[in-house]
Amino acid sequence: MYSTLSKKKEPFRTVRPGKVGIYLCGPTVYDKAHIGHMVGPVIFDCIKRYLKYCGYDVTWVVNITDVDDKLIHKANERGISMLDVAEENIADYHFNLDALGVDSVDHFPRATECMDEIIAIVETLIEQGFAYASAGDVYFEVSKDAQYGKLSNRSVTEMQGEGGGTADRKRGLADFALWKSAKPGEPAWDSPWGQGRPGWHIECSAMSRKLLGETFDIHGGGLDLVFPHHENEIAQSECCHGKPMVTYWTHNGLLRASSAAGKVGGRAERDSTEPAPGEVASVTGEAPTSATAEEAASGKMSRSKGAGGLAQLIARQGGERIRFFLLRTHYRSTVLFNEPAIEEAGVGLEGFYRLFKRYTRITGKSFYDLTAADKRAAGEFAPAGDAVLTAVATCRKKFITAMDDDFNTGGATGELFELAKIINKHCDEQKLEETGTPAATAVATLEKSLSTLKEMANLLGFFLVAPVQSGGSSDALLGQVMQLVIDLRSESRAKKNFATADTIRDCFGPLGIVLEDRAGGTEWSGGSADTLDGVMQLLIKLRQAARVGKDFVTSDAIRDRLAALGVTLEDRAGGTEWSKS
RNA sequence: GGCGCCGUGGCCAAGUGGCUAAGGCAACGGAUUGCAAAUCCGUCAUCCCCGGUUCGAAUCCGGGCGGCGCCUCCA
Repeated sequence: MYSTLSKKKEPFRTVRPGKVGIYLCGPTVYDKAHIGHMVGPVIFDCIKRYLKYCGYDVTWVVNITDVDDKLIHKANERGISMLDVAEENIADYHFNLDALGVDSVDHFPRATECMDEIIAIVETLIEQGFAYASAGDVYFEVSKDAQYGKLSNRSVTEMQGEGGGTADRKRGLADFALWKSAKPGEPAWDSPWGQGRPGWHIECSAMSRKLLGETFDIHGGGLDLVFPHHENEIAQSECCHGKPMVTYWTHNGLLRASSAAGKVGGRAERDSTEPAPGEVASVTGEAPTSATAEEAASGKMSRSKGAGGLAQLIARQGGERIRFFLLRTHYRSTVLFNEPAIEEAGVGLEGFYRLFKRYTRITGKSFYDLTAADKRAAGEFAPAGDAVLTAVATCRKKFITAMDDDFNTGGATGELFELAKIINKHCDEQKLEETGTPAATAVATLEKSLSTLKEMANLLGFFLVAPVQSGGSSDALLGQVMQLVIDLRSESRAKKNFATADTIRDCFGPLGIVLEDRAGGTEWSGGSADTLDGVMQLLIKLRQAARVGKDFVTSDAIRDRLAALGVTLEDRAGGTEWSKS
């Protein structure tokens, strides 16, 4: 496991045997989350899953900063309370985490709930001479901490800033606030130094101690938090406790807009005035979709990243695609964010969904109901000379090796694809779909292989629940498909092929659809949630009838027109299936 | 200016001293299909440049060139 403190990978060892404490810096909830806020949660969700798989008892804490200057400003701006601003954005944050499959966080402590702990640490730091009160504020005196700068590799003299607006209250310009006195009307808490609120850095020292202890295993956050936030946390906690705060400081890479310098949500993005024309198209080599193209090409993608944008992105792409997009690469590397890249990731994912359907066709069972080993040792198995299972076991081993190497989810993902190919090949070679009753041993191999795939996918948090059929577009699709059926019927009638025309109408009865032939054309009404599939089945039946009658013009027309609507048909031994792209 | 990171095929990306440089997307050829789709098989890179260390480097060192982050709120 890599540590920012030592700048190298170190063997994994825990503070307490068998237990792991993880603290991840969460959001300051003054506004909606953007996709950059999801990188840490997604990777740490994987880390927790993997450590549990390896047998550790893991406690994962993600803090919520719900008191801060930005929150106060936002509340004043909107004329509501700071608490209301926080609640609203916390709800948004949780919605986003859920959508991306991040469900393993144990505690979401809020700064406002930890005032006693915060004040206690500040008091201790003052007693020990590391901090001083000044005009109602309390500052940490950086020069008193000989270790200050060890995380970000800076010396105090290098960091002499201008001290900000409170420079006149500080002994040293690099000193930072532990406690800030309240201005009239601002949210405030009682303290030995008067009414005020905590500084940003101290809350993390307090919350981590409260939930994980004075020394814990892993502390994470974005690379942009190394300085000053984490540097200051170390200073506070280690001076207060006289012992190391964290064994592994873990920092994820930042998301970058594909066509603009600067991280997503960062300063460069806001300041960017020079567009980079044509850049986005060169990233993927394909024409991006309208809205994203404009935003990316102009260098500002705020709508697709900022307020509400993440929820919309999730609505368009689905959480699993976004998660997959984020985990395809190593967590410490910079990721270029653009929507076509997420779509591309989704194409890869669909291969897995098709494999799961294939499994269902063969066995009548669902991949999502398969049981998989949830412990590393339990997943070990002997291939017993079976060539397929031998390949599966090799894949699993490579996957684990990748995860063991600083949680290399990118490398591990490759093995997932490799495994899918092995399984598809097995299905092909054993003709599991063609034969009515496939050999039991071949099916057993299939199930074992898929169970192993599931074991691996679980660690990355993929395929936990079946993807939901697109609900919003289905109504529009139904209308289009119905028009197609009606056209077909009209053609049949025109050709005096009344048998087909009547078949169509007769089949609509059970679906609750009524057809009415009027002067201006045929109208339809009725239908329910299951209608679309019923209509599709009818179309499939009509196409089959045309094929049997060698009427390939009609059968191909049906398929092509459905393709134009984004519906693909797949002919298989057991019948034809349809799916919406 | 200080402290760091990165540069692998058309695109994304793993690999950080040693078998034929994973995997995905795209493309092309083949098997399969009435034609398709799906699936499988195959084709497609010597790793930004220069120099050095080494029996041996994409991987280590030095120097270039190019991109990026932090130093101020930030996942």
